[in-house]
Order: sequence, then C-alpha cells, then structure tokens
Amino acid sequence: MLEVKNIKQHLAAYQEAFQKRNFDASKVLPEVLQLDEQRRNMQTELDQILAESNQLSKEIGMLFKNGEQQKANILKEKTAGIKLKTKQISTEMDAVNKTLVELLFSIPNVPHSSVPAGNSEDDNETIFGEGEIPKLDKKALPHWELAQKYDLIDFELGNKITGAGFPVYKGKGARLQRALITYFLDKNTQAGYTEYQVPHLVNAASGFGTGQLPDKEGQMYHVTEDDLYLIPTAEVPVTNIFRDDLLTEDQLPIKCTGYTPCFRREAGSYGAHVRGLNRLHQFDKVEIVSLVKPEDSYQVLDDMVAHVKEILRELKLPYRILRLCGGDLGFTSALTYDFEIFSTAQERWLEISSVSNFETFQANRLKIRYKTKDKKKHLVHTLNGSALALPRVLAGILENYQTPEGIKIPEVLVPYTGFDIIN
RNA sequence: GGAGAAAUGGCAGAGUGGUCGAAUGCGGCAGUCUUGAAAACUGUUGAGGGUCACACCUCCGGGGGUUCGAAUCCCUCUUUCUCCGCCA
Repeated sequence: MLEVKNIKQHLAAYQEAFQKRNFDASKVLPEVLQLDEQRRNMQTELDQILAESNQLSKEIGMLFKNGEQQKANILKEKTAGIKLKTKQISTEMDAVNKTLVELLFSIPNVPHSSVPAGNSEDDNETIFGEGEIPKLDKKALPHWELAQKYDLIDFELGNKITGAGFPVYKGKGARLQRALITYFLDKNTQAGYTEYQVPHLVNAASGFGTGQLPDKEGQMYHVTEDDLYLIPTAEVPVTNIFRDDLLTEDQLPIKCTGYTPCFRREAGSYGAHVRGLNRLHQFDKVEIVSLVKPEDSYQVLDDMVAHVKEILRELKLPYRILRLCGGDLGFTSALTYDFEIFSTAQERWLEISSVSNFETFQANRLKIRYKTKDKKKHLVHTLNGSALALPRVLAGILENYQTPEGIKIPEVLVPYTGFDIIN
C-alpha cells in the first residue's frame, strides 16, 4: 500500500513511473488524494463535535456533583442532537475511508527508476551471468527421467496420495533435497540471517499484510473451516512476525531466514514446460527476509543478490540474473532481480530465486515502523528473496551433473549428503 | 472437548460509572552529587491522528451496545492461565 503523503508529494513522478508497468494511474491517484482530503475534513469536523460533547459531559458531571440536577437536565437535552450528528458523520467517514483503502489496495508499488519498461518476461533485462554450461552427451536426460531412472522422485505416487503437483521424494532424492535445505540455512545463518521456524498456515490478517490478499486470493489454498491459508512462501509468516511493531533504530537491520514448504494453487497451465519439478503445488523453499532503514535498502538488495550469487557459485551451477521489467514486476515490488539457472537437458532457464525490494509498500500495510534517536517514526523497508527454491535447483543439479556413471554431487553438498554420486 | 479465572502503558500492578490517558513500583532517559562508577536525590518517560506550533480527537485484548458520560455496566469474539479429558 502506497503512502498517501508520498502520492501527494510525487504525483507527477508516480504517474510517469507507473507507465513502465502499464498501470494507468491518471485517474486513481487524484481520486485517492481527493478522498483523503474528504476524509481529513470529516475527521476535523467530527473531532470538533466530539470536543463539544466531551465538554458538555464534563459540565453535567460537575453539576450533578454539586446537586444542581435541574441545570444538568437542561444540558442533557442539548446533547441529544450532538449524538445524532456524531453518528451520522462517523458512518459517512467510514464509507469514505473504506473506499479510500480499497482504492489504495488496488494500486501496485511504484517501479524503481532502474526498472525497464516492458510488457512481459521478454522485456526483462539480463544484467549478469556466470558459470559454464556443461556440454552434455546426446543421451542426456531431463530431470524427470533421471528421477525415475535413479528412483529419486515418484510423481505417480504423489498423484495417488494427493494429486498432480505433489511429488514424493525418495532415498537419495530425499536426502539430496534435505542436504540442500540444510546447506542453504547454514549459508544464510553464516551471513547473519537468524533462522526461524514459522507456522505453515496463516490468518487473513497476515495475508493482507504481505499483499497476497485481497488480490491473489485464488493462488493460496484456503482452509475454510478455520479461515486459514496455507502459505505460498515463508515471506508471509516471517514478515508478519513484525506486523504492528515499533522498532528502535538500533534493532535494524533485521535479517531472517526460514525453511518452509510452499503451497500454490497455480490454476491452469499444464504441459511440457511444467513437467517434473518445474512447477508444483507443494515445494520447499528457504527464504531470506530483511527489514532495514530506507536509506540502506538498495545496498541491502545488492547484498542479498551477492549472497545468492555466492551460493550458486559454490554449487557451480550456470546462472544469470534478470532485472524484471515493469510488466513482469510483482504487485508489491519496486525492484526485483530474478535468478535463473540453466537446465541443460531441457535447454531452458529455470527461475530459482527472486530478490525484491518492497520499500515501504508492505511495511505500510503491516505497520512496521522504527523510531530514530530523535524519536521520529518511519516505516521500514522490507526485502526478501529465495535462498533458494528447492525443486528447480534439484532439477538443475540432476541435469547438469549427470554423467554416464551417474549423477555427481556438487562438492559443497557432499558433507551434507554423505555420498558423492547417485548411480 | 468440559469447568472456572483473567486480559490495563517497556514490565509488574492499582483503578470498578464523572477532570482517568490512567496511582504506585521497576525499567528507560536527563540532571545533581562523584576522579569515574554504584548508591541516593530531582525531573522526565505510551501510541495514533491533527497543527507551523498549540488546541483538539482516538486508543485500557477486538467488535458491538447501555449512558449526557465507560478502563469500570451489558452482549459477543479472540487470547492467556488453572483444573479435568484426549494426545504427538
């Protein structure tokens, strides 16, 4: 949710920036300002009436104390009209407020100045790449065939137990996944992120806080009986740890990491490009979340990108980094870098991390603020990223590390897996 | 799941219809004293809105109600604690 005072201050600049994400803000922003003005005026009017009412009540109290019942009763009659009026104004104000908030909820974040304009993923900007793409044998297999060949993942079994998109990991496949999770968490904690284990179901308030609700309701599994949602990412419970918090300046930056399964309905879209581990309803992910002072957030974004880079370097996976264009940018994000690894057997890039700066967009909804030494209060900037998403990393390792003898295990993982080849 | 009790400022804890946004203690901050520290003493110390600044408004778990007036009374929801039942 954007801050009204910022809209007021940067109206023209915002209008222009929104064009990059093809969002027509020409009507909605002035409307927000107009509603805010209206709400403000009503608030002032209401306050004045309440002040009058409070004053009268006090006088009545004094009169009763002094035994001047008659005078008190005269004043009482005066209050009747005031009561009516307060009710009237406050219902009107609630209505205006509701419209205002709904409108604000419908406005996406303002793209950062470095965000390229564009409509789709084709317009994303590749800003970095490294790692050697291995030259594989002609007989190289995609990961779903490797998974079957070495009995690592059973997709059919998942179908039986639950349905499509819920694979069962098995033997060395399960072990490799667990090794990756532990390795990621170790890397993250070494980099100063505090590890959390959080609930996998969240309430609606948490969903609103991080922006999954109300617009992306259909993407989450909803447990209607208890009105809870299965988390689509650890970002939701982890960021909500700090909802409504007033932090002190010296508590920042706050860096958290957490491993959770993630649940996504992702209705539609079946076919070859979502085969195997490419797209699932349940998958594992290790997430990193940062809460920082506004002036630090872009440096921290770079730090988080560097951190993910280091992990991919250690795993020796060929990857590239994209700066998302306006059209591909998430609703809540101001700037997002996507990491993709090259799936050699599928000959395509797979997204395995997305690192974003939300600036105050989430913090404004979540009311996460901090107090400076001179007691000024500001919203924090929130950032998060995957470090990393498991299934596609697993897929990338299986495919890129395959040899005629079997699948080799990246060196850094061997201490975690306890074996160095799958054959 | 059943029975009972409770929810107040950073914490502890009073207040049970009328200057209560809230006593008191601890903690925090500032000062006095001290070479420095501790102790002692003095002052100060919740949040949001609003204003150039005041004024003023709102907030005593959430929501609703009674009343001229609610932290205080009523309804409801949530959470916590104790006891019982069940249980990884």
